[in-house]
Amino acid sequence: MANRITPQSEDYSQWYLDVVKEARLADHSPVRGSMVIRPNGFAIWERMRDRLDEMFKETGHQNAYFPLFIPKSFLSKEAQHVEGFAKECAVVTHSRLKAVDGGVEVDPDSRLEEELIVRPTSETIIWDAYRSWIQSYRDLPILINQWANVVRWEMRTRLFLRTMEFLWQEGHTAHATKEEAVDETTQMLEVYRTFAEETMAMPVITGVKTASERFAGAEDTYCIEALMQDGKALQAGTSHFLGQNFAKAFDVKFQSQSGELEYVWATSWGVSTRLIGGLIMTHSDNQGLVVPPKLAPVQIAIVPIFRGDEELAQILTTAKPLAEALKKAGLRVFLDDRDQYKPGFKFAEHEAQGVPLRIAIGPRDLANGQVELARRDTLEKQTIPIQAPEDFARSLSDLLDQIQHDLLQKARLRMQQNSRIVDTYEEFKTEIEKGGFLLAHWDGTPETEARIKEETKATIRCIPMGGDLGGTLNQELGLNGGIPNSGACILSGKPSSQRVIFARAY
RNA sequence: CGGGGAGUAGCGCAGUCCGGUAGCGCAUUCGCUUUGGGAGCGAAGGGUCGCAGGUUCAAAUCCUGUCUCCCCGACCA
Repeated sequence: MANRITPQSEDYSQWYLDVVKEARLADHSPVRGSMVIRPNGFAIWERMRDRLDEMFKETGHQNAYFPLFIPKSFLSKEAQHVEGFAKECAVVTHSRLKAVDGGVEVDPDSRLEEELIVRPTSETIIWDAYRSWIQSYRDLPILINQWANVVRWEMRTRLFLRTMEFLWQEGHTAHATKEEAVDETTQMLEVYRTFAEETMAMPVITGVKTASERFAGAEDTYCIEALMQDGKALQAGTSHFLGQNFAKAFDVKFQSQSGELEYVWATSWGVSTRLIGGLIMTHSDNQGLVVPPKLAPVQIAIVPIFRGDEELAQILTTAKPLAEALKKAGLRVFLDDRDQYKPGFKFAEHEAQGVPLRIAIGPRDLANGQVELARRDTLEKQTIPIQAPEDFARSLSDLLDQIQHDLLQKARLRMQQNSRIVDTYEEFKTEIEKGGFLLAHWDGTPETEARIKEETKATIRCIPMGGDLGGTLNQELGLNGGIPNSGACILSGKPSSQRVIFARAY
């Protein structure tokens, strides 16, 4: 039995690519750095999208859609913003091609008067629209989200983790007061944390980015940071407090209750298809993808084992009512009666694709009044007696909940075991090689941060605010309502009010 | 942009040094046998060898140019 997936221990990067390929999540496309998201991958994204969309609506947001193209001049209106994105923009310069002996070339006569930028993010085009939407405090807040694709001309790419074009959502809100905008920023951060943990079973640390890691144009960038199996950190979502920067750049003012003209306060927040990369590197193993039940396109695969049509028909008399009852109970089921593949092939395929539960039913089982039940996350198999389909549905539904819960616990434990306190720079340099989150004191200066990055490739992932790293660490960081301990910077020895989280990151 | 690797059947590759009928494995199609962990045998289909020039009786192979992808760094969700 040839395993087509490179073991994690041999080459984690290759393992990742193999899982993406074997689970048929995505392919490389002919264009460098962009990918084809295949039905298996897109089905996971759809489930993520649906749940997030629900959460956005629950918090009062509406969806809208803004254009793909942004006039070049818009990008330059916010100084920090243009500086951050200028180097990675796709630019549309011409509007047509013309045929030349057997091929086509860009028609030089079609040059655009003002070049168009393919959106790397939509703050500018949206704030241009908001100017005409907002006159009075009564027009606020504006709470809008859009589902879109964006393009960032990246140097190096990896499927899902960094592609030149990616799918995401971007929320853009406008508020009358600073306080309200800050509340919105942290509220959406909390939405992301909840989604990551409850739906993806991916534990995260919430926190604030340092100035050098901040979104271009933001006053503060909040983030959720996850820890992957190989010890590298992944920024999984960001929520920005934009202050009045974009309102000033696009001249968006409103008349307050007292009649004054004031600039509007803004936030933006987003998560992308990168989350799928995070999902893979949180749960999966050498057999392939592991998907938490809430996101699994197929939650239960039923594999009949049979010789010939007659035996298949006999097994289907048990398998079909079971599949129907499971579907009726709201579970996503695939009755895999394909006859061109042997059971072993199907087992391997469902495992590679991360189907959480598998039920195998053969003549031997029917004779004994049982079925074989296999859990994808633990790879455990057990035989269980055949029950009434409705009872089956109930117990399998419970088991799926259990798996969802166990995956989060397992991932949280891993994050906790790979998070540790370091107090000296020597120790830091040794420990960073082992991966994980390092909790260290920092003097708050960009110079120290830059030097540590240069010497160790570690960045400050965030100044932590929330999350669960376990008793001692929680206490040290003041997570969950406590007060963080102060100390001295590992590099400069200067005073530090609290530890920050360092890691090497994707 | 610097360093490395690679473009030959849907996928993975050999052949290139030393020019001479375009091959192998997997996949696909058909038939028979199979079916409790990636089935076996037999047959069949599928290629302008990344592209453009050049040398030659003859180019996947030699020469020149060019494009693209992947991996490692600098940049980043």
